[in-house]
Amino acid sequence: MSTIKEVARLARVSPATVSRVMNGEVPVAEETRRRVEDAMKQLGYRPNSFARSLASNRSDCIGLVISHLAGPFMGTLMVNLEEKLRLHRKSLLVASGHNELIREQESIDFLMSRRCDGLLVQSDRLHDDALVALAAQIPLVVINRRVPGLEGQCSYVDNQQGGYLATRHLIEQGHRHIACITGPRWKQDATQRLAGYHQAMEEAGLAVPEGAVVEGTWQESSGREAVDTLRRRGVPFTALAVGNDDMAIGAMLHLKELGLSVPEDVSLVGFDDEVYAHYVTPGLTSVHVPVDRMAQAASGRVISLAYDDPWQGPLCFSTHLVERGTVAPPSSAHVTHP
Amino acid sequence: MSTIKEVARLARVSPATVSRVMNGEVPVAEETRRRVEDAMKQLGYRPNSFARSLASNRSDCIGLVISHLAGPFMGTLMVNLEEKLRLHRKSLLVASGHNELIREQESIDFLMSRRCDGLLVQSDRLHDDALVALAAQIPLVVINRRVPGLEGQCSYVDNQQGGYLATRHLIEQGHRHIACITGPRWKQDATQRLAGYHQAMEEAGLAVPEGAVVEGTWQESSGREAVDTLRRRGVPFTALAVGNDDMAIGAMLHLKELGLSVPEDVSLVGFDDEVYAHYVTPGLTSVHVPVDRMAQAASGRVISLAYDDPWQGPLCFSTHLVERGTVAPPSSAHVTHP
DNA sequence: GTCGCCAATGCAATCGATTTCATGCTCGTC
DNA sequence: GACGAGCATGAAATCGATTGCATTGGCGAC
Repeated sequence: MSTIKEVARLARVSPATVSRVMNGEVPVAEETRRRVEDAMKQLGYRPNSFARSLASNRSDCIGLVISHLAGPFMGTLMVNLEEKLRLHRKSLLVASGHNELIREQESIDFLMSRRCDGLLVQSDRLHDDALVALAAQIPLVVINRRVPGLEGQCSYVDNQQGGYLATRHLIEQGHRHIACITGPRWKQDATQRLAGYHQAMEEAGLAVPEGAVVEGTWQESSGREAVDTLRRRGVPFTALAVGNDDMAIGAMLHLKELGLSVPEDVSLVGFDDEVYAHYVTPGLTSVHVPVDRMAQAASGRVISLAYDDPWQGPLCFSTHLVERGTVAPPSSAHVTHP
Repeated sequence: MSTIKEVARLARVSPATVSRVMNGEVPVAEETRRRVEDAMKQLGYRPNSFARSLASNRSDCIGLVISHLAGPFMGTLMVNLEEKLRLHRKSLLVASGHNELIREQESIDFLMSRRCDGLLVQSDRLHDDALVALAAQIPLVVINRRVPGLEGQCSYVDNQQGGYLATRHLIEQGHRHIACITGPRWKQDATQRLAGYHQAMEEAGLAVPEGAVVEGTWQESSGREAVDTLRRRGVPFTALAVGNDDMAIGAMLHLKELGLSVPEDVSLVGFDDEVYAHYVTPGLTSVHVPVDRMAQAASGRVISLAYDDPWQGPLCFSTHLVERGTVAPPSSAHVTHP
């Protein structure tokens, strides 16, 4: 593998000039530039990224910490992050939190010791304070979460608006008894989706009866259980606003097992608009989350922070409803109760 | 940020000794080691990874090229890769091929110029030759593909065995007219799954009629279309062995739309055992692919190659069948034909 | 013709580690 | 008591780029 010196010798210039040709900031005579470029090509020269980083104190790497790499969205998220970063010739260094706080912290440490130029963090477990502190040390963008004090460095989806949309849709179809299955309360997106539900109910002058909100785990099985819980509690409902698609599908399958039909007896709206939302019959009506745009914004923003590029554009994105087949007007005859 | 020299001064030793303490290969007196470690702690010292890499000519990074980051399995794949690599204190540098040959090549170039210590490549588009050539330049492990001449550096699943398993299961249930929907023929896993189908059919002495094999795109929609194609061709079938779950689900939903029921009229086996395989009703019987073990093996192997660690263990993994509800004995009255 | 300026380029220090070789010290042996 | 072996440590070269400063040469102004 050839070095900058060999290129310099072949092009009959100094290494400094070769460096200037590569980095292109400083003017170089046309003739010289050509000679250097020829020499580089001829030798198949590849700059040594270690030496470059050492001297320039930049790594051209952006670190990504993800709470769980196999989670929903992560594919879409990574595709879009990677694409944008590579456009800027930056590499993506990935570390997973494996769903544990301590491993998320380790991951951040790990990426910091690699001296990434910037960090993208998607985490539910880390404290707001920890993120604010981190942002003081390194260009940071938080993904899918809004951290007070870090406005402008958080790229996220307006989950409350999504919850509102889902619930309002049910109300518009005539439902009055709408229960809600949420994700874990300690997750911001879960509580915000729930807030949207409350907002829509309140706006419509509908009371949310005691026990009409059930906390799930995001998983399909907890959707099933939530249905049982609601029935056990004796909460009447003709519709369910559900925090994500997996739980919605779980609820839906379980309702069928109980002899209730969707949407005739119970209407259902999911959240996330996963690819498999239409695999159930009827297809699941769901709230679409623009993960791609959120990811693009996040990567754009982290680049702007890390390399003082200019930046403009939104960091908060709104959702929209995708109607399929799980919502219909209530047939009053079928108000469900235990 | 403090440097090795500052640590050395504080501990009253030379930088060389600090280096030796860090790397631990060379013996250092107990008392000295303690002083150095105290100094490191006191200064919050973090070795500069650029300088380290420059001097040692190692990056402690493993590159990962993935044909499409949002593809099925990629989540599971990455979780397992990342976990194993981090255990060895290696970083994972990710680049996507975005489903195009040229961008896969670019990705490899990109990671090579970052001087990764090793490369993990999951690609359908790259030629065998290109991979063999690449392996001569850098420690390489190929994921989910068997490359002649690179035995021992390919971690993959026995797709033929999986195809065989699926088809034999249908045969054992009494089916004689089994059609097949495959993935794109230029993908190795697709053709191998198909080979398994042929193997099982032949073994059972069943002929595969002209037109009973339809090529799809892996996508749900192509499963639907394949069903139409089969009917148009007039191929009789009581069962379908399908190349992946998405197409299987597409076929299944479409069969229902056509008024046929699964499994009474048509039995169905998918492949991949995706999480959502049981979201359809009845749940899809499918062939489970041990992606986790394949990923662990791949990362173990690449580490062994890059850092000459010893290595042993299998690189080829077999599948198993997960029975749900889409297979039943054929009801001869319902042999499907156009 | 000389001076000064500017553009282009070279020189050499620097980044922060690793690693080879040399050195000093201790200890056991004869 | 001298010598050699062996261990712990230090000095200094090295990895391959970047970059501040010095130098050169060409050219226009006076």
